[in-house]
Amino acid sequence: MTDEPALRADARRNRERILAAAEEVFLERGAAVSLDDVAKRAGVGIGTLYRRFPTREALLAAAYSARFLKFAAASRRRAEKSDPMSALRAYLQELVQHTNVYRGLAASLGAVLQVGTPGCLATSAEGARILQLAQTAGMVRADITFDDIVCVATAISLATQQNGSSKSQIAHLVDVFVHGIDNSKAAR
Amino acid sequence: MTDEPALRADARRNRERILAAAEEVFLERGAAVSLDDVAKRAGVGIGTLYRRFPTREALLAAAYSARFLKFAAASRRRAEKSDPMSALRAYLQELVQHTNVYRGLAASLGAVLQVGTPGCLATSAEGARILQLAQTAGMVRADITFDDIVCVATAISLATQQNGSSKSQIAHLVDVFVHGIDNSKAAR
DNA sequence: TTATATATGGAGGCATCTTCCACTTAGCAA
DNA sequence: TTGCTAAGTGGAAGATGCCTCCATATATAA
Repeated sequence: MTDEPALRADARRNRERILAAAEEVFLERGAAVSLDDVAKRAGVGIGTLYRRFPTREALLAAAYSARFLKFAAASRRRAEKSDPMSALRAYLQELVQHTNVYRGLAASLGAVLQVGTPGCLATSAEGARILQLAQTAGMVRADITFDDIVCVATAISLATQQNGSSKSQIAHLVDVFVHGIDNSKAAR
Repeated sequence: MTDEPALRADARRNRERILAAAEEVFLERGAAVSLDDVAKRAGVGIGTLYRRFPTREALLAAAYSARFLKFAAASRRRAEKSDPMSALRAYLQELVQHTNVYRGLAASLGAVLQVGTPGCLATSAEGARILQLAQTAGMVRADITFDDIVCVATAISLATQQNGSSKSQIAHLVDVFVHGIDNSKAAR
């Protein structure tokens, strides 16, 4: 949409510092830490942080962008070697795991994904693409949308974070959902 | 557990005022309003509010208790006239709708349900009961827990509150989940 | 009436968010 | 090189909200 007006060199440097600091701090202490702390860690004034990232979601989305880019690419590669259903299952499972990397991100996953960061865009696009494939192949109910997927990922992420999340529990819940959207009569 | 030590008359009166104020304010402005505002509306000091309700969840749960009691009773009545699967579906759908009555309750639904308010207890018990029935009848996969239900309700509530929630969207998501836990081979 | 356990209000300390603006600086044009 | 200026900066300050604490007030039982 609005193409960026090109940052000054120092501003770009500070932006990177903020992102690196955010990544660290979010990992250590969850997505709800004080933004003052992020600024401090970055060695930058709080005003600078706000100028670059007007909302917490914007910062979260930006910090996540690289991670999400990799995820989307990996998913794409995997999808080429497997049937759409398995690909979708794997996508969902990994989306949850990525969401769980920052404690407390789950509740805002929807909001974060809607920020137009490259990583978020790629992740959404890839998810929609796989879903479409599975539906075209008649493997998944036609009335499922990508928003449904995000909703489910949120749910699973929430659930596994409150208790002591385990990979197997995630797999279990993913399984339930995949079973729910499966279109074949003999599912399970 | 710990039976209440019987409040003094004035304390009981204030407690009621706080609950009434909380109900009003939560309805008007969501579950995240400042507790100071609730106290002000109730014509009571903030200290009094904290003495009676040590956490926001405790207050939410208490304010909700009556509503949840009715819900649980209605659900119970309905369950007698229908098969467990429909009952479960209706339960889940209404749980989401009730959760959406206060904007922003969704995120703490799990925490709220765990507060030992009569309404919360009844709601949990009723949900667990219906689930059990459906499982005993072999209609629902045995590996589903009531926590799974709460988790799904939370997510659906979150998702439908961010966008412009519509009854039909809720119904759709509930449907997907119910289909997912359905145990019959020929589901759908 | 009095003693006392119970209850009260709200000031105060703390954390965080967010805005704003006087000052600084990168980068360009002369 | 030297200004000039638009872009950028830091952090103080004002708001808001959480929660604790305690001097004061009051219900109630004896």
